[in-house]
Amino acid sequence: MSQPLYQAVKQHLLDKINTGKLVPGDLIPSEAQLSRALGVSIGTVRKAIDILEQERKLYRHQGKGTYVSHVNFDNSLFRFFTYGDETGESARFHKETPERRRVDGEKWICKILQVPANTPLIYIERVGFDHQELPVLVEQCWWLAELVPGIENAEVHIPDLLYAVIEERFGVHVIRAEETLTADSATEYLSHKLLIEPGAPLVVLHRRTYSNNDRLIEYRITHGRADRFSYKTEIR
Amino acid sequence: MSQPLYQAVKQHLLDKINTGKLVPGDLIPSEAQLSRALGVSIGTVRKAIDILEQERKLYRHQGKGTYVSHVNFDNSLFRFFTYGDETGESARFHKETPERRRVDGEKWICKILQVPANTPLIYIERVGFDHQELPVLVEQCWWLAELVPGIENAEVHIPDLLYAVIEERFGVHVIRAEETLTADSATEYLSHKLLIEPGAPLVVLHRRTYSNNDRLIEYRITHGRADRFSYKTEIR
DNA sequence: TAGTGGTCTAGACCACTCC
DNA sequence: GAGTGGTCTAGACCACTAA
Repeated sequence: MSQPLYQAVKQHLLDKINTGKLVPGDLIPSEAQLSRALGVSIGTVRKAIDILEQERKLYRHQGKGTYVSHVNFDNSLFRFFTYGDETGESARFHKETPERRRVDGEKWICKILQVPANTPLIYIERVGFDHQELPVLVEQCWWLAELVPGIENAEVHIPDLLYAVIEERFGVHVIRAEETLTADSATEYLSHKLLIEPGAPLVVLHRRTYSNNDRLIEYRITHGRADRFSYKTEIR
Repeated sequence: MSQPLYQAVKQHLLDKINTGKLVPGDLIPSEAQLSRALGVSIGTVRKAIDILEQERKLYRHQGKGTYVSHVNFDNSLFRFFTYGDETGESARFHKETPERRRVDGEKWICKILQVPANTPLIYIERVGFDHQELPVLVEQCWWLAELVPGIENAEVHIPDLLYAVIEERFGVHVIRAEETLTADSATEYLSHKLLIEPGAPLVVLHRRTYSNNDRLIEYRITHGRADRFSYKTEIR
C-alpha cells in the first residue's frame, strides 16, 4: 500500500473537520462505527484517533465518545508567556476596547491581508489590564469589514474573548492562526498606552487568523510589557 | 490494576535513562526482548515506546532498533527563534569565545547556582555571528569550576557546541535545562558587542542547565538582536 | 443495560538493516 | 537470512456514561 491505512482514516476525519461536516464540539462516530464504515480494524481507527488527539484536533471522553476540539485561540501572548516576572503564577486579566472604527485599509495592511488597497476594514484596539488595573498589553486588530459588519458599533459588547463574538454574531469560524513572536521597543504611542518609557522593551506577537478554506480574516499585533511577560520551558 | 502496564514499561525505560544505565545514543533492548523480559505483550511495549518517542526521549530506526535521544541543547535561542526577519530561512552561524576566565562567584550568581558566595566559577562569553560576520547574539555562561577544570585555558578549543566539550573532556552529562524567555533593552556593554544602539530591543534567554541527580551545573544568559530573531508557530 | 473509550493480548505480514 | 521496527488484525476484559 502506498499509504498506511491509519493515515487514510486520519485524513478521512480531517476532511470532515476542514469541510465543516464536523464542527468543534461535535461527537464523531464511535471507533466501532468507523471501523465498520471504513472496513478497517478498530485498532487502526484507534491509531488514527490517537494521532489526532495528540495533535489536539480531537479529544476523547471515556464512556461518552470522541469530540472535535474547540480551538483555544485567545489570550494571545499568554499562549507563550505567563504573566509575572518568573514567578509563573497565573494571574487574572481583563480587556477593554477603547478604539474600534471602520477604516479604509492603508496599503501596508491591505497587502498583509491580501486584499486591494483601501478595502474597508474594522480596526479594533484592545488593552489588557492586570489585577492592579495596570495596562500590560495592547492588541491592534484589523478585520475584513464585510465579515464582521457592525462590530464597530459601541453597543456591540466585546467580551474578553473577541473570537466568541465573531463566531456567535457573525457565524465566522476561526480555524487556525499563524503567529510570529519577537521583541521591539515601545513607540511613543504604545508607551503612553502602557505607561512606560518610550523605548522600553516589549514582546511582540504578529498573528494572521484564518477561517474556512484558508481565508485570511484578521491581522493582529499584540505588544506586551517585557517586564511582565516571560516564557518558561524545560528541555530534556 | 492501579497503573496501566504500558506506564510501568515507560517508567522502566525512563529509570534506565535517568540513572545513566542508558545514555544518549544507546540502543535499547528490542521490543520483543522487552516484551519477554517484562512479561507483557509486544503491543504494550510498543505503546510505551510510542509515548517516549513522542516525548523525544527515544527515536526508532526501522531495521536497526530504538535509541536513546541525544539532547539537542545548543543553539540556545534557535530553539525558539529562526534567524531571519520572518523569512524563516535557516542560516549558518558560528560562534567565537572572546572571554573565558576563572572568577570568584559574585553573590547574585552564586545564589542562582545555589552555591556559597565566592565559589570558584568559570565565566565564558561567546558571540554568535551570522554569515555576514555580523554579531547577532551574546552568550554569557557561568559554570561550576570544579566540574570543568581547565576549560578556561585558551588552548582548550571550544567548538560551536559547547556541551560537546563538556561531555567529552569532562565527562559531565547534560541531562536537562530550564529556560525562560523574555525581552529587554541593550545595555551599553551589549550594544557594543552587538553593534547596535544602547536601548535597542533584545530577546533574552535565561537557562539553568542540570546534570545527573538534578545537579545545577551552569547558568547562562543569551541576548539576541530582536530584529534578527523571530519565532513562528501555527495554532489549530 | 447498552454503548463508549482504555487497556492488553497474540498473532500476521511487511520493509528495512546488517552480515 | 536473522533481527528490527511498521502496519494491521481480531479478539478480550475493564471503567465510565447515560438512559
